[in-house]
Parts: sequence; C-alpha cells; structure tokens
Amino acid sequence: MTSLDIKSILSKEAGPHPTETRVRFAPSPTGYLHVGGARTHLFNWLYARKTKGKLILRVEDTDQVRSTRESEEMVLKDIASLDLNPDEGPGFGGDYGPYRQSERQEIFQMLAVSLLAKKKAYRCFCTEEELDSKAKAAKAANKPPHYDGTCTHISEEQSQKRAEAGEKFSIRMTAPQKDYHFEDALRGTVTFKPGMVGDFVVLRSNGMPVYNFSVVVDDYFMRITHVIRGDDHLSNMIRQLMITEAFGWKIPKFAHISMILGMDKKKLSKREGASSVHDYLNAGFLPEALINFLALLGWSPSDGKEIRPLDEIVNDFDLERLNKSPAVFDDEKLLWMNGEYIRAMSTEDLLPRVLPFLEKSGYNVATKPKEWLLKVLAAVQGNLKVLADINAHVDIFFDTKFTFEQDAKTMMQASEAKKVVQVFRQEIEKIGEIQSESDLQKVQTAVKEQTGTKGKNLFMPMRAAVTGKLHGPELKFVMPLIGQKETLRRIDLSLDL
RNA sequence: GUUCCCUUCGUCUAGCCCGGUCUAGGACACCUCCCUUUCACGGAGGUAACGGGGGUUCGAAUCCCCCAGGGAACGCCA
Repeated sequence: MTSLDIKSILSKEAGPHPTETRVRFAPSPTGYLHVGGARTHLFNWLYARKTKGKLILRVEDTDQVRSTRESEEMVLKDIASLDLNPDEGPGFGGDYGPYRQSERQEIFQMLAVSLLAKKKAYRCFCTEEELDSKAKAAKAANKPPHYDGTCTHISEEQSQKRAEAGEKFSIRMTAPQKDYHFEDALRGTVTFKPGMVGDFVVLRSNGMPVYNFSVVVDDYFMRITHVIRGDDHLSNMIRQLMITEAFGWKIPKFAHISMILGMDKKKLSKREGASSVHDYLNAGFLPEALINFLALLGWSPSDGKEIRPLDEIVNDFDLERLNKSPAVFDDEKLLWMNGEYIRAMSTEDLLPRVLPFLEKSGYNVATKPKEWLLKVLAAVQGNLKVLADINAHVDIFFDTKFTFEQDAKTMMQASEAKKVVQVFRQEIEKIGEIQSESDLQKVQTAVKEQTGTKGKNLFMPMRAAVTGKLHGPELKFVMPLIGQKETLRRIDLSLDL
C-alpha cells in the first residue's frame, strides 16, 4: 500500500458517525514512553473500557527531525508491557487509518489548500530566518511574538505566480480576532480573548502539517469523541478552535488533565533524563503496580481504597473525579505500592518475574530445583520493594555468592563469638540436617547450656557464621535451604576470620 | 508584555458544584510503641495542611472580589 485513499477517508465524513466513544492517545515518537504520557494513555484506556468504546493510538510524527520509527516501536512496546494496548493504531488495525500522521500528508495538504480557497488562510513566503529575526525583535520590544502580517499584503495573482514559479511557501491561517470558548470536562467554560495568537502556520513549506492543524484534522476524521490530554495543550485550544471553525466542524468533548511533576515540582521532562516506563520496568516495578500508582495521580477512587485491580479502577473511573491541579510523582509511594503488590503475589506467580533479575546478576538459578527456589523466595518476599531487590537478599542462599560482610567479620573476630560458633558446629554435626524449627531449637539450647551465653551474644554469632550478615531471614528458614554441608563450610570459614 | 490554567498535611488526595455533620478524613514518608533475641513484614498511636487579604453570611476549605506564587501558550516543536 503506497498511496493514500483520500477519497475513502473523506467519504467517511458523509458516512454514519460511530455511536461509541472514541478516545485517542497521540504520542510523538521521540523516545521511550514517559510516565506522564503513560498516565494520559491510561486515562484514555480507562475511559474507553469504562464506556465500552474504542481507544485509538495515533502517532504524531510530523516533526521529521525528532521523530523516529525506533521511538515509535519503543513506545508501542512500553504500552504492550503495561498491557494497555489500543483497539486501533499502527499494527492494530482499524477502519480510520493510516494512524501515522506522516502517512496522512495528502489529507492535510488538501485541507490546507481548501483553506486557501476559502480565504481563511494565505501563502506565506517568509523564510525561517526572516521570521526568526522578527520574533526576536518583537520579544526584545516586549511585544507578543506574533506574525507581522507581511504576506497578507500579497495579491492573489502574485501569490499564485510565485507559487507556480516554485518559490517555497507555508500556508498560514488568518487568526480571527474575537473571543473563543469551549467546555472542558474538568475546567468548565474556558474563554480565550482576542490577541492571544497571530496568524499561524498550518502547513509547513515542506508539506508537513503543524501540530495544531493535524490534531484537529485527525481527531475529526478519526471520529474522536473525547479528547483526554495534558493541560499543556489548553492554551493551544484557541488555534484548534479557529481551525475547527474554519472547516465548520463540530468539536469533540475535551478533558484537559493536569500534568505530572517531578519531586522538584518541575514538569517531568525527557531531557532531564527521567522516568520512562521502560526504566521503571527495568528497575523491577510491576506493570500492575505502576498502573495503579499512575491512576492515583489526579484521580481518586470513590471509596478511598487505593490498591485495587485494574477492572475495579475501570468500574470506578470517571472524568468527573479528576483533579485539576498538577501532581508530583513520588517514587517513595510507588516503591511502597510495588512492595504491596509483590507481597500479595503467590511465590508461584512471583518466581517467573524475579528469575530474569537473578539471571542477570549471575545467580545459577538454572541448576536449582523449583521447590527450592520457591522456598528461598518465600523467605525474602517480605523484604522486596522492587523485583531487582531480590539480588541483595538472596545471596545468602547461594554458595557461589556467599561472603562475610564487614560487621559480621568484626563480630566473628571476638573469641566469645568463636566459642559459641564452635559449639554450634559440634551440635550441627551431631543432629545432621536441620529439618524444622524444633531441630534448630534443640541445637541452640545445647549451645546456650554449654557456653553459658544468651540473648544477642548467643544468636548473633550463629547468624553471622551461617549467613555472613547480621540481619536477614530467620535461620530456621535459611539452614534447611543451604543444607548441613554448606552450613559447616561457612562455619569453618567464619572460625578462620 | 498579553492570554489561559492551577493553589487542602513534605508528597498523593477526600471534602468544594449543593456553606453548618470539618476540633479538615485517608494514603505514602517521618516519629513513638508493640510483635520479633536480627532485617523486613504486620499491628497501635503521633507530628503535619485549607497561599494571603478583603467581602457575603448567624456561620466559609466550601460563594464573590483582589493580590501573590506556580505552570502553560504566544514556534515552519508536540
């Protein structure tokens, strides 16, 4: 498929309008999916599910310098990882495609030219350099950096002639100077006064549309019924309203949601090297926890129960319940929530998710029986906030990763401690494999009686010798899992410290 | 400079539309205690907020006005 069937796309205008809700997420592919974008996508997804409508994913790749196909793939992959796939979009099918704006150029061009014919727009032959210096001058004079109207004075024939002569031009919309207003689901009636914008470009000299033009056109032809997007687009509405009006179209419903800020209260920005979905997933956050957390940024459940499965969020979701003010993305709370999700999982479900992290860190998990791994997991599950934390907790169970931490070494250097461990060793040899808590208790009681130590002085040396650390899971879990042989080996090591 | 949006504990928020039930509720974080001869988990408490000023009203977080602060747009970026 090479050329676009404009006729069929345009003919949809005359066709029946869908009765279902149609929302869209429209990222520009310039990197990984950002958590802010993910949240916008999520809200659209939730609204689509809630209203039993369709979610469209549209790629806004009209900026050919910044947009890449690789980025598009990354974004799509991140969305798939979150299990929030759209109903229509590149690779998803749908009757309103193509879903990449770069592939819809002809529509934009045709429509921009029709604006020319309607005298709602004109050709602008100004070069970028000219415009640049004009804008700078205006700014320096503390005037609004609007277009100065140079090309409005060019006559019809002149304009035509210059275009035919091959001179480069952009198509610039004449901005009517009057009030514009629209209803926003969150913010009520928003009114724009005249003077906010000057004549603006809708079609670049390279034939690509400009954002404000392409959104309006695509939202219209893709039959979008509700636009849920970040409120950084709110002040763009005036231009979009002008374009809509020029075509005589009806506008969809709008909900401009608040932005997500970083801990510094500044807008989260890709340039600041932050927070893509990809990064969070790599760090061991669970998609379901990330989604749950994101949903709570700007939206709140009617009953206050924060941790809940997606389908409950869908049921409870409502545009009316969205918060208008920006929200700071708090990693601490995400961390807590992720830990809650991890703890709520069965070890059976958790194991496959944790395995990749273990493998990456060089644990020889492949040689270990599953039953053993499940028990190890159970012993440390409560300590995990992110999946990657597993690496730091599980080393005591693997012979190859076993080492003494400094504070454990220091403790073992005391003769008191060595005495305890020596007796401990004898008792373990006597009893054989530790199978149960009572086995261990017998051993510990014997050590206590023979050495006369108790409390911390009794228990900590045993812990230090067996695990190489002063803290960690209970010995009654650790010892059966590492076995007598390894236990004795470690004890001997500790005695040499 | 002009225009638009926002403003409740450190953070996420409930309450605001339909003023009294708000001595402002919940969650994260923090602190204390309990559980535990470790760590974590868990349990019980605690500290902590209506940006400021004017109105309206018997009564305002809630309604009105002004101010301040923050954000956004004014681009052939999205």
